[in-house]
Amino acid sequence: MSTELSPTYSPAGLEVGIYRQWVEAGVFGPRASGLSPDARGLRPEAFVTMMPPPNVTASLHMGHGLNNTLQDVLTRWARMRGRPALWLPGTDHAGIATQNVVERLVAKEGKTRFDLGREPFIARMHAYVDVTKETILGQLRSIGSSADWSRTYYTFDEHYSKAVREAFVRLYEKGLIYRGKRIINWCPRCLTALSNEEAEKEEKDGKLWHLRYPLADGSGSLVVATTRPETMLGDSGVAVHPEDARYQALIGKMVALPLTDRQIPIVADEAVDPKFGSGAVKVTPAHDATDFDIGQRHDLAQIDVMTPEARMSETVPERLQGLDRYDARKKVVAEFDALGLLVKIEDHRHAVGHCYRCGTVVEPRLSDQWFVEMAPLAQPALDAYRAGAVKFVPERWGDTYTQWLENIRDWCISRQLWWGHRIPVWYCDACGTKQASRVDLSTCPSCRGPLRQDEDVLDTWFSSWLVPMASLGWPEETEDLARFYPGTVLITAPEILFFWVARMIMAGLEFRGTVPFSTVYLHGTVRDTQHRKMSKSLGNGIDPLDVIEKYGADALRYTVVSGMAVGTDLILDPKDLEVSFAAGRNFANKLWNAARFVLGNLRGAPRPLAGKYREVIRQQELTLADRWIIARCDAAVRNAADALAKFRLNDAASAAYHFLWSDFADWYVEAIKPRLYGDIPGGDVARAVTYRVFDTALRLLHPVMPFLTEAIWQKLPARQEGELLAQARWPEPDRRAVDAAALKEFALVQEVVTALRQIRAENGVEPGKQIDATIVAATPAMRSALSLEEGTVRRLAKVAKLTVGAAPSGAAASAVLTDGSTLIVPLGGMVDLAKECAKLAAERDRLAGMVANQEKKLGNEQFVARAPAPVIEGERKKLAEWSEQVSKLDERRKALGC
RNA sequence: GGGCCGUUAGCUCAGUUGGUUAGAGCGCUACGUUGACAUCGUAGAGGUCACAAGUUCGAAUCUUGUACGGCCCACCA
Repeated sequence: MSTELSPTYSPAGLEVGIYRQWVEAGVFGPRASGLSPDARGLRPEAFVTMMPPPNVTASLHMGHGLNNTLQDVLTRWARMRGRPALWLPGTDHAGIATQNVVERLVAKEGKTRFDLGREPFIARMHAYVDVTKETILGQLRSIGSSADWSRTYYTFDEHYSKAVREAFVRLYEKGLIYRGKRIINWCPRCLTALSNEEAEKEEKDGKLWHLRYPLADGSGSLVVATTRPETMLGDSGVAVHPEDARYQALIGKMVALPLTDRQIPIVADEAVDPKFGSGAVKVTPAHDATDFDIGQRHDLAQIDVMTPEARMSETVPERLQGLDRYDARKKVVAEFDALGLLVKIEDHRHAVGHCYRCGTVVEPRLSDQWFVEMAPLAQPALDAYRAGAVKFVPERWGDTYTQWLENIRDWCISRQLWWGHRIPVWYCDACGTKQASRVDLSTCPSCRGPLRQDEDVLDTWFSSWLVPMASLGWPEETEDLARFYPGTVLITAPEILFFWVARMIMAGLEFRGTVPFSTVYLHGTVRDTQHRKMSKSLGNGIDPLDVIEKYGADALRYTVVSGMAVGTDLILDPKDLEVSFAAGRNFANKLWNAARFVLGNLRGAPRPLAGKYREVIRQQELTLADRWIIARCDAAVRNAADALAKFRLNDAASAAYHFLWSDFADWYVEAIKPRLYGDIPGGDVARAVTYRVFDTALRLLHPVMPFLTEAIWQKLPARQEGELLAQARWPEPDRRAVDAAALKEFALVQEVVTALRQIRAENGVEPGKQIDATIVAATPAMRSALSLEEGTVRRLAKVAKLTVGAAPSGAAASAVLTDGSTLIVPLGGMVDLAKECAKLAAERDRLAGMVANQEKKLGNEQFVARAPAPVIEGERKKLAEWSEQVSKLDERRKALGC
């Protein structure tokens, strides 16, 4: 390993090498970190988080990038604090999504899955997935994910399948899984049933067709309204509200259903809203959930008018058979029109369900499916939340969670797919028994006849809801399960709150008797500048791999973390990666260069330095700048830890950023250069302090920018062979580092330097020109600051002679400082007296305004009587400070003859 | 239809229990090749905190309403 950093920061090669080091050193497993028990003999509690498993065929997108970065930051933080940290990665076999992918491949060969047959098709899927699975996992590594890959789970591997069967059989035996004929959401493209959650409701502009249905006895007609006219072919009744005066006489009469030769009854049902449309509803029990219920109550026929592909079936008149549902819609409407039965067409906005995998409009359809009865599972999940066993960050998601659980409906878990866990139920055609089983069955236990397994597979989410348990070995009582269940925090996107999070909580409570994690951190969504979700179809995505290649994973991570405040979305511009990721890249580059400087100056430092650096607090030889940077560093440590504990990762990143860039690089490094160069004494102390705070800052920043900090940290002097930052300790706050006086005095140094620079800029002083400066009426703090850091002030502001004392006469530029002292820079003819006077006057007026405001505030009896004492005290101080400045400005103006 | 969230500088956003002159990054302007860094440095411009009313000694912050944007849920066909 070379001892130097390359002159330019190039993340590409560096990151790969660093990642290899971590893997080889086994950093990612849940080590006890060698941390000794605390005073009470307790070992640190394990930190466990489960990765939301990406789909096996997924390729990395910004959503993964965001989600995994956040998980990695928290995992690395926990690890560095000495907690056994386990981040459990995995992949999801993703039923419909994956089957769709492979079906498309097969389609390119001009075939369908049915041409191949079930077994060969599944074999082909396995082969395909074996390859893609590694792709996504490898991509997750490239962003630096420190997950424990040795424990990677796959929701379709052998062990996991056992867990799925166990869960199914247990619920089945408990009577919570049943098979029934219900209206479900059917995707005519994927040819499967979907759960309610998988049918995404989307508001769309549609039409409302008003159709006239003649009475069978010819005594009149009534009008019904529908958004799906083609379903009228399956109507088996018309419903009106029982109290609707308009229809009292019609209840019980028959309607001659147009386009068919059927007669259907008019029934009275409470479900009808008399205020909507005509108040009469066509009832299609096989194609609408409400109609299904009405049909049940009135014993109406269930006529499914469509094929699985949503074409009109043989149940409809021959001329319409085989038509696609939308063609049939047009035709039906046309026929009604031709018959004079089309009353009107209205614009109508309503929600339509779409398949969440292919976007096809789902068809509500009567179908025989498997369901989980959810109410008994939902109640404990509600109770646990209300008892505080699980909390959400941000909290408001708790309401959403509650609302969903309170209105939960049974979960349709069977899918008419081939890719998935086959439903572990066997039927005996001979004796008619059916049985759920944990192991495959071949002969009927009662009649010894041959058995037939259910053809359907389970909803993918029926396997993913077991992640927190199954990934640790459940249903076996493994060591991992005992040690790491329940987990600590789940970090995911709110989109899958119902699909996954709520169901995991239910499963945890049902199968293990406890919630699977105590905190759920729901982060925002990655969107483009128009606030649209990034997606492949919109083409507004950002490829994280592209960003990593251009700017490095650290830059990506920094941008993502610093842009992700709790409860907000992350907006990035896909059209301008430069704008989106510049901050991260610039910071990485800045840190790299600061490190080159630091390392260059620490190199060859005496050995004892490394030991000494820990103790360089409150030593006689410390300069004001030293004390200041130590105190600032300590403050950054406190801020970052506070922020991380509250999931405010952006604040933690910003604490490290500002410390490193503003405090350390801009001020401290500049302040100590003469000492480092040997121009003045104190070099060793400066090096020791630099070592201390730089080391600390690298630790602070490591969870956010792990590669870069690791690479730099390893080059610090006196590092042991094989020592890794990823395993180093997170910095602890140090009471000895707190130094209010140093903070105050160095701030004065900064103020003087800034004021001098400002005067130079305003008066057009050439950059290289040395000037003189005097501070008049310096406060004790100012005197102290100047005497301690005179050299710093002079060097940073290019001041030849810096004096404290009486005002020099003659034309000069000046500034009144916050402590009430006046900075005077004699510039002779360079000063435009009129301009200077105007500047001082403007400044005076501004301050005088503030003073007046302050006097008014303090003169207000109500304020003095009601505001808390510290606030009043603070306001008095401000008043005094500003008044002082005003009078100093007046003096100055008088002196200049303004 | 119900619920939730947002509206702060040209852009993307912080601003945690109401209490300095409302901050950051990017962008912009001027100047600058000072022995880590031009992916940089220095200085600067830029905001009636969406609007209205209210509570309060005091409101970006709390309340109500309005407008606009977004999200989630929903069996008015």
